Amino acid sequence: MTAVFSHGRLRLYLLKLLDDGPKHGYELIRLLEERFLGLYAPSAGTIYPRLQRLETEGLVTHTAAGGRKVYDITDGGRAELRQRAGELATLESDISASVEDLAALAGEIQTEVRGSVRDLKRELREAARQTRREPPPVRTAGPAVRPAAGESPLLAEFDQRLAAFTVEVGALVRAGRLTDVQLRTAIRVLDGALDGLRRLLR
DNA sequence: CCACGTGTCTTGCCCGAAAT
DNA sequence: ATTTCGGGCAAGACACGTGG
Repeated sequence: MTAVFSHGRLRLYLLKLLDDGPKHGYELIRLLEERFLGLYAPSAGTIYPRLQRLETEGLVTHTAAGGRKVYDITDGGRAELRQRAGELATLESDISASVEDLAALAGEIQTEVRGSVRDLKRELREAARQTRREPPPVRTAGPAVRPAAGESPLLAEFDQRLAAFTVEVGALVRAGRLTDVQLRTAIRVLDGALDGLRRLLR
């Protein structure tokens, strides 16, 4: 997996966040998640070792408050921030760019999913029209299947389920709960399912 | 001497699981 | 919710050998 932050940049960004005010570890995780619009959130196993390291280097200090460690930047930490101000500015613009890229990718996938669902609905409507034009062949045995009058309730159910699924996927994408690999896999599975349905409807 | 390639070591990002 | 632990992985740093 490619690291979101390259060498030494996470610690720089943590110093920047702490320069805005004292924060505990979990709060820093949430702030990073917000900064990346929910598309990336470092795990606790990433943040706490970094904070410990910064503390042993004297760049941050902590005070225990209510069962949690509240970290604050030291003068040494501020000195490093000043020293690396240029690098921090580059980092900020890099983060903005990558957030835009990730958001665009999520949007594309959402559009793609919506498009596939729209195609399926159109094909289902077309299939329903065909069914109404061409009554089913007379069966020689078994009960006769009577076509539903007007809009088929089954079609409505299809419609409802597909719409619900679109909403579900959209929510997961916005919450950053789906990885790129998962989304691409989902799209492939959806394409396969659509192909299967098309064959069934022919 | 210098440029280049290669191998090894170090550093840092990152995660999941488990404990508190 | 918060912290710790153990480990994988990639990039950077460095030393060393080789050929021109």
